[in-house]
Amino acid sequence: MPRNDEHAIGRVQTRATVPTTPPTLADVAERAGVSRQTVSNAINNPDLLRPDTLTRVQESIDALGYSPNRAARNLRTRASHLIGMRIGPAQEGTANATMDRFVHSLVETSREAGYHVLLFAGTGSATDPVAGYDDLLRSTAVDAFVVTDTYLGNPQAAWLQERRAPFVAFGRPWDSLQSADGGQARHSWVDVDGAAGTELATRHLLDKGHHRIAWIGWRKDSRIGEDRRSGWTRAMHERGLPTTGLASRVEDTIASGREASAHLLDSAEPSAFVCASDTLAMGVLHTLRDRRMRAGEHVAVIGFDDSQVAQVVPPGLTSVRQPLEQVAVEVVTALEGLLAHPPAAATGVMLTPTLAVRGSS
Amino acid sequence: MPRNDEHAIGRVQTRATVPTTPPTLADVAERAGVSRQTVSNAINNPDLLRPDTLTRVQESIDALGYSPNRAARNLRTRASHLIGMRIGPAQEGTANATMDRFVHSLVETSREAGYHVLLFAGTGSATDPVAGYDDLLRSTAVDAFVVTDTYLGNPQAAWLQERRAPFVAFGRPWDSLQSADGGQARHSWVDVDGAAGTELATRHLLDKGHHRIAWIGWRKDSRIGEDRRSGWTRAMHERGLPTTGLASRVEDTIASGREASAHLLDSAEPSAFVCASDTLAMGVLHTLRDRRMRAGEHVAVIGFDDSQVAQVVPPGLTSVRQPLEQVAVEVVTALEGLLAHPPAAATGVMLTPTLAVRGSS
DNA sequence: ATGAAAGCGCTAACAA
DNA sequence: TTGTTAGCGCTTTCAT
Repeated sequence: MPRNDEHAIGRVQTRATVPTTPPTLADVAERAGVSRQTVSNAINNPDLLRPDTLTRVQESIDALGYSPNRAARNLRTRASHLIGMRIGPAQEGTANATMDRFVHSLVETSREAGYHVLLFAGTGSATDPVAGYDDLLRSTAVDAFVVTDTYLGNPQAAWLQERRAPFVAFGRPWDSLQSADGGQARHSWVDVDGAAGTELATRHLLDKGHHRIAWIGWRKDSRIGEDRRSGWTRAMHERGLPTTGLASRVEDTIASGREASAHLLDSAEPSAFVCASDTLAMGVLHTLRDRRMRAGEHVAVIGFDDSQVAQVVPPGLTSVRQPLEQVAVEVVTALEGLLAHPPAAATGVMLTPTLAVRGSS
Repeated sequence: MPRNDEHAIGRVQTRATVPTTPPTLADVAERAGVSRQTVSNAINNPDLLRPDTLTRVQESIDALGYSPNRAARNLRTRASHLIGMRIGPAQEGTANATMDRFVHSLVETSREAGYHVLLFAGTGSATDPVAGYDDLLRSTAVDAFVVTDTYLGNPQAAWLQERRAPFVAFGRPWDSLQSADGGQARHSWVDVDGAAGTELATRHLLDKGHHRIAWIGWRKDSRIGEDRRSGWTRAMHERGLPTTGLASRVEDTIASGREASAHLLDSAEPSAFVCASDTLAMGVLHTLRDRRMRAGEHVAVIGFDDSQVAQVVPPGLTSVRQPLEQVAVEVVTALEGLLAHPPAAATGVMLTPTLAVRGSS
């Protein structure tokens, strides 16, 4: 057993606090006077051991500060306990921070399920949008992916599905995917009901006595944008109020929100705005400032995402808040299902947002 | 060779697009008619192969879509090519998003160096602050750490150093660490010169004609806070201006910034504020709004961090911007040094922030 | 320039 | 209940 020799040395080094290779299963086994397999069982199937053996092994594990080598375990079990998530460059100049908040939640939730989160970058969207995924998948570096950027035409979901790669999407499958395999090959997803959010926001304004409530949203090709818009329409029509002339569809930038709100203010004299994003809502605040009007007094404004910006800007921006902590929990639950033996069926979960009411409304 | 049998099956499955185990080195070797070792060399030491052999192997690799199994490689090379970084819960109600922006940069920079970023959570600060690190270290799950929360009394750095764990700190070692080993055992770090940033901010205001410039910073026990404050003091004294009665040291919250600015406005009538954070600066904006004063017209305000909040709030908050992309580059460079054979000496890099000038000044 | 042998540290089968 | 054997897929000697 050459291992034993190395061993003795290893332990001496430890005592001398010199950097050394960490203890292995064999070290623990030898110290406890059992076989390596027994130590393995002590860790993975403690029920199989006799209580006193377990105690003895435990003691050795603690004494040596043993922790199973991840690489070896991964190799053997064909699992990495890593969840891959692609993260794009930070969007400066906007109020979009949903992904960051989600990452935080995901990391914490994953830990409880025994997973870590591996972040990777796209190679710059210039090239193939699937870059990064492919490599991690083929090298079996991650067990599954969390796909977040479903808001684009995102080919990731389709691509991953085709490869039979385990993944959960944050964002419902809007299009082709559903029918691809006769509605059967659906993947798991978790999403937040955007329409319910804007409906909540609009009703809140209606209850405050507003009648002319304008909408500033994204361009028509955005499914999410149209969804959010429908909540506003629904709430307005529900009270028999017209929406014509009160809506604007623009890009998701401060400047666009600013212009759109200026136009609407001139053309339709709304007393309130519901926006598809906090970014657009901030554009409205810019316009109000330009005109020396005060949000929450002259005109009410509601954003979407409850970003930090909404939380700290005076006088506080009322905003639709996505329950990201819950989303993370559902995502991890779905992931555990996918990775179970046998894998659970794909699930779709829709969560309802809340309204964070602040000074702007 | 049972492997070969599995093989044939493996390839058939591939053709039928049934989920199968990915190809291995052996598969590529067989297809190319060479030994496994040659394939390994083709990947890791292409120079050793004869050009035509290399081409043949390459062709097989491409055809099979082969990518080396990470676990196996990690086990063999005792390296994971993973960088661990602990991420705390998102700080809601503040404008602090430095860490998020940094994570983005780090992920992208790491990729270029062949590393991925593994995110992990503290088990809730209630318990030991070193939680998470220990486990990842002993299980050899990561090659190195990036430690970011140096702003507290952070025991992480000392702890990691004691364990001889490779890590780079974002944040200079403020205290004990330097002298611990006779100044010798210093770890690598990268930091941004906060004092230079506030000095830049203060000078900018002085140049605009302001004389009574107030400071709102953090409590005295914050080294970073005192450092940033010193930039303000320096710039003021440089022009022979007094600072007494113009400073306030509070907690890093909107409410504190709001109160502090209200008091200062009453007691010292400053015409401008320099703040230790965007959060505090937003507090000032709240006070201005309360008093129907306009930032950038009646009173100038400058924050620190160039958060999204600063970028989108009307009329734009002038703010000191940390060059996080550069920080990430330096961190990764230091990391590569640490992980090289032989490891390079620990380095300290200080970067200079810039001033993002907006409507508030 | 290429191949053969060994082993990284672990766990799944099976044997005792 | 515990131990033995084998091998996950790769790379590092060392031969050839």
